[in-house]
Amino acid sequence: MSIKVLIADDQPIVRTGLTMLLDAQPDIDVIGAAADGREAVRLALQLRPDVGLFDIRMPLMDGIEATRRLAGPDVTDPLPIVVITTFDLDEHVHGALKAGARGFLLKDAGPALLTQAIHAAADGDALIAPSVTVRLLAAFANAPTSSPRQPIEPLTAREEEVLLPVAQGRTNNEIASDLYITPSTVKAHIASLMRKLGARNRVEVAMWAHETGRI
Amino acid sequence: MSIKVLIADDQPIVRTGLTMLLDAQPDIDVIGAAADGREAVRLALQLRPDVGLFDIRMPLMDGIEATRRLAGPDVTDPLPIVVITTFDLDEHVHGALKAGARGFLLKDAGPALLTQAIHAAADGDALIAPSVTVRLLAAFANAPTSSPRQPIEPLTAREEEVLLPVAQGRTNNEIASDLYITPSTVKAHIASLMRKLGARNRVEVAMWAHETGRI
DNA sequence: CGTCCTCTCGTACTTTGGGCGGATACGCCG
DNA sequence: CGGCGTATCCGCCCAAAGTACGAGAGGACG
Repeated sequence: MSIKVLIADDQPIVRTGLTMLLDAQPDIDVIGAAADGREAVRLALQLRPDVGLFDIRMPLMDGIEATRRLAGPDVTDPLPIVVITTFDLDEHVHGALKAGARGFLLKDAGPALLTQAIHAAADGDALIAPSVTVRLLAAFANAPTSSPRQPIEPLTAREEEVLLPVAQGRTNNEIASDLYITPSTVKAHIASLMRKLGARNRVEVAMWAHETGRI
Repeated sequence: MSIKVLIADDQPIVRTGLTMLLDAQPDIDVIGAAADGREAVRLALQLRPDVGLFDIRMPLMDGIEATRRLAGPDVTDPLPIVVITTFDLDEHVHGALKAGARGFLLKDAGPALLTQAIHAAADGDALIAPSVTVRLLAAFANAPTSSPRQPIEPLTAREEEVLLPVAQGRTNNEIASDLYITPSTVKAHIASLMRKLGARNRVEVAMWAHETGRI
């Protein structure tokens, strides 16, 4: 059972190249090729491929919008789509991934990476070009790491317990009821939290909880 | 110029297997193998490999801690490290990537993916196993997309102006001074915000601002 | 056993926040 | 022009949050 692939790219040469490259694989079958985004969506619904391989820059409708229509958050039975582009602009990456893409490749990717991305998408997985991944990781690692301010002293277990409801906007009385303690005690814990975090009020405590990924 | 690789895994069989598999590649050279995390760090500093290929589960020091020491945020001249594990637990992924890993593979990965990950790491890029990537993407796509609640009514210009300082933990008096209005007016705007956003207090307003990416 | 820390609670006070009503000004429309 | 809606502004009043003490029960540890 080979994987049925639909290609979408406005350049005929790229379409031919991708088709030949993928058809050379024993278990990949290119069943269609679209020249713009609208045709891609139409063919996808008509031909029911297993995987879509879409360029971003296309006339009428770009690949990201096409991806959103075929794999977006509100689509039932989404089509796994690998987005491929010449320029690895961050906005493209961001847009494609939020549109529901299950892969992101650059056109300088070799045949091996391309076929692996197709296979991954067909298996319900996802593969992203290494040069793009490294930037995603930087964002991933920096965001939580770039919290210059850490608590001077470590938080106690109870303080952690109080931190969450505070960050969710619950009042002291509500928190007290939830934890079976008096509001006085809740205040004491929050005062302790504010001291340790250098916060001036509960909103700053809530922000800290958000920035450090505890919420 | 072949890529010098340092392997770290506590199981001798895995070490042998990885070594043979990688040495079979024309441009990859395994120059060392460690059986635990401490030895991995020591050998890395001594042998100066181009890429590290570390298992997570190891005695004395796990692969994530070793990665942190060799590629963490405060390390100068970090070593590109590919982390490899049998279990793709989310906490492992999270920990490894925050520790600065430039790759994350599962042990069921084929030789092609393995060598590509090594190459990517050596080139300053990063490659993540497709089955792991898909979960990262889910988090990536869901987080901003999962803002189901939008303001019933659009916010006025003044309300937007008040929203930001509120989400930064500033008090009504401070906001009033900044905007050259009285605290009463700030309260009125915030009351309007809370009504539109369905928030019960300013903390929920602040959370909304965060979740919708306005902060 | 004494010490340290956490968690708990109280009391009294000040500051901040939120609810309610009302005023002014501006633009839109018949 | 006169009415209408709304954004912006404000003051008053009470509730909630935060501050500043003090203090007892219990666990961990040397």
